[in-house]
Amino acid sequence: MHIDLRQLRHLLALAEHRSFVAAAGSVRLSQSAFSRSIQALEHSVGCQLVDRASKDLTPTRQGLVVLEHARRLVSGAHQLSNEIRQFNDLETGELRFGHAPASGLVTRAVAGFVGRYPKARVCVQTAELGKHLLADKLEFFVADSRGFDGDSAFQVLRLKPRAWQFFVRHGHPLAEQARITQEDLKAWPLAISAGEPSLVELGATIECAEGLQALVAGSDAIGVSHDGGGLVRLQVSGVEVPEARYAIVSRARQRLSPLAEAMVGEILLVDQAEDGASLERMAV
DNA sequence: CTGGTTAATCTGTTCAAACT
DNA sequence: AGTTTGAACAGATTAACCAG
Repeated sequence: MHIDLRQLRHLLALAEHRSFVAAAGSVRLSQSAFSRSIQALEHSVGCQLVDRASKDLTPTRQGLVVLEHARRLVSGAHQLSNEIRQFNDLETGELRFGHAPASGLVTRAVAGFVGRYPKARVCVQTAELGKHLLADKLEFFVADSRGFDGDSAFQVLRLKPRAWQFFVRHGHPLAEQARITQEDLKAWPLAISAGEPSLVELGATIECAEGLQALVAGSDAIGVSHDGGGLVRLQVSGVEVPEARYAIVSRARQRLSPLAEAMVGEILLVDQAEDGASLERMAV
């Protein structure tokens, strides 16, 4: 049985486009050559992979199996070539990783990373991190480790716990108040970053996928963040302020590429540098 | 061992016919 | 009408062979 990656890419294109013509176009082949490539693959595996009688060219049961392997092999080949390119020239590879929107330390780490590798291509994801990691679309992500701790599919490298703080815009009625109570907090809309498990109990009325600081700066909402930027930090008393337990999460038993290792190094560096006191200074 | 020649194979194209 | 398949052909690559 001889199977080559080119044929597997063609099968993936066919599964995606559900048309020989469209799939052939997507891989820049004539439809005839594309059809023969699929035939050659079917001949190699000794069975039909696509049900041509069905209008939408559904994969056969064997086709589904081949597609599953094809995705892994094609993705693995892409990773291999990317990794080798990174070894040969660390500056021109591609890095795909993710982070929770509120994990501000990643933004600072990326700033350091792009200074060191200005030609590296960096793709950052902020949603459905676990799913994308397991689908090989990310090398790692930074997020609250709850939900990943103890799961054998993931490798979790803990970062320092990070305290959440409350912020409002300048000129907000609470901005001049010396002490804020739980009752004060309840009187205003509360905005948090989406997907932060440590903030669920606060009962926020607004969840932002991104742009939390801009929202707080332009409204009367109270924002919960690690870093208020130019906002006014509230001195809250009598309220249990939760902590985020961020971690670097990667696939178990899988080595990171050199660029991913470099980025993890930057993140750890920022994490080490930002102790509680410095966070305090940044927030005020 | 190296370089040139030749045949076989692979992968692509266009075109036409058949199928739904 | 749109799509699939097969035939004929072209160009590139590979393998085998041979001479120097």
